[in-house]
Amino acid sequence: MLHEDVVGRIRTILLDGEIPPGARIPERELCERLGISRTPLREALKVLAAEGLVQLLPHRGSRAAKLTDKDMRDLFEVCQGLEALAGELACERITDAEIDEIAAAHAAMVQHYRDGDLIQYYRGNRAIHEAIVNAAGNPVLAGLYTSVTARIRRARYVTPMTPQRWALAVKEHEAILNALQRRDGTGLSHILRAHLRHKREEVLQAGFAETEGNDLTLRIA
Amino acid sequence: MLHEDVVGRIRTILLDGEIPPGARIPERELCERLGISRTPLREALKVLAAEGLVQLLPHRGSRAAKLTDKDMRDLFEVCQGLEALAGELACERITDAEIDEIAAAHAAMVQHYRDGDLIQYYRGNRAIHEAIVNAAGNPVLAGLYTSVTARIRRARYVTPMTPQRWALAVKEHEAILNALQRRDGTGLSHILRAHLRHKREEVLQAGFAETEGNDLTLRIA
DNA sequence: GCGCTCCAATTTGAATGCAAAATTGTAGGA
DNA sequence: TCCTACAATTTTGCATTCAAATTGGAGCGC
Repeated sequence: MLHEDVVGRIRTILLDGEIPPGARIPERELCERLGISRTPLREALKVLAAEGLVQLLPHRGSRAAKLTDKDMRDLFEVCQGLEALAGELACERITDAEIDEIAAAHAAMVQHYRDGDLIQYYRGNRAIHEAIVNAAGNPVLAGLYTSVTARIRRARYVTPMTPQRWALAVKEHEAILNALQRRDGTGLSHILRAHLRHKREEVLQAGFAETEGNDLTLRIA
Repeated sequence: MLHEDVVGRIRTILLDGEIPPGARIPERELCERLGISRTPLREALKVLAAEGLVQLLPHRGSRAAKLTDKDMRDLFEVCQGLEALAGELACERITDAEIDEIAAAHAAMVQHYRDGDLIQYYRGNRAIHEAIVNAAGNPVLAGLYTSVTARIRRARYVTPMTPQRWALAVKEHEAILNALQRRDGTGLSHILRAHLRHKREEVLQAGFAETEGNDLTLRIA
């Protein structure tokens, strides 16, 4: 197994909440499970610690990072900035074909909205945001975006929505697609920021910080 | 020696160009020099690889990352976005005392400009940019900024300047301080972007990508 | 009965050793 | 003379081993 794979598998375990935020990461157990020894596992944990997904306590082991309200706010704030930048750049560089793909993804997402399928809606939603970021044609930006969104994914894509908020989100996505089709970078950037600001408010108002005993996965249902 | 120290020391070695971009990183040699064994060194290298400072080639060792023109452009682009965001947030959150500190740093920097001391000018310049980012009160943002700027530091703060460009940069910094004092977030964000865009143009026009045999350190003089 | 101290056991962090892969140097042939 | 194939050497990546630090608990004193 390659080093990057080890990092990826542990990342998945953490993002799935299999090891809940704040919980100790059992080195020996993970080693057995992944079929590797402690050396490569520890290398991966250090990398994930640098990413902010793991917290390292000297001589006391590693824990899955737990996000406070402040952390969540900070991450959303940065995410807004990154998406806004991506939106501007995307409008300059995106191809017509890519716009069409995003339009198709948007239509599919709206259908999931009409079906009331939140899970599929979120999946499509995420794909659109990622497509915009990728259309910016800046791998550095895309990398940071991936890293930042990974940390808030559970809060962002697991929050239940009220009908009003959901309707607003869909409306905002109409505007996003529209700005993209008009290649209105400034406009897109503003809409994306508002869109994310609303999302952040939802998440924070719902008290979705990863505090003790707040199992996000349960709330999907 | 603590893990983080190992990472920091290697980072310094790389940023100082002691191991030039593209060069192989001699594991054994570095181990002796730092007085550690290969295990912690390799852990540090993996972290630095995740940061983008080191390139890891499976079964072929690690090299100091070499930036192409495209990499440089991408990094500057992201840096612009981060500073613009930081500027906006800073205007909302900065204290009067912090503004005074930045004003003092600005005055000192202008004096270095008058003295024609580029090294000291760059040092003060960097301190101001960092102070603005810190005033944003967002550790996540500050962390990303540190990581991104580290990668372009050599190009950003080693480029020689023409008198015209230098004068323009100082003028822009006047505007930056002014916007900050007026707490004009939007204005500051625009100035910062323009300021960095100009810097990026300087760097790229000077052909400062880290291509073969382009020893940036020599150009300080 | 409660709390402190000291010791054992577990766990972390680092060094060493070993197998696999890549690089290099060399010899043989065209 | 140059290219190719092969072997020796070096280097990487990982497992194991060892020392140091922490945690938990038993025993002792208050």
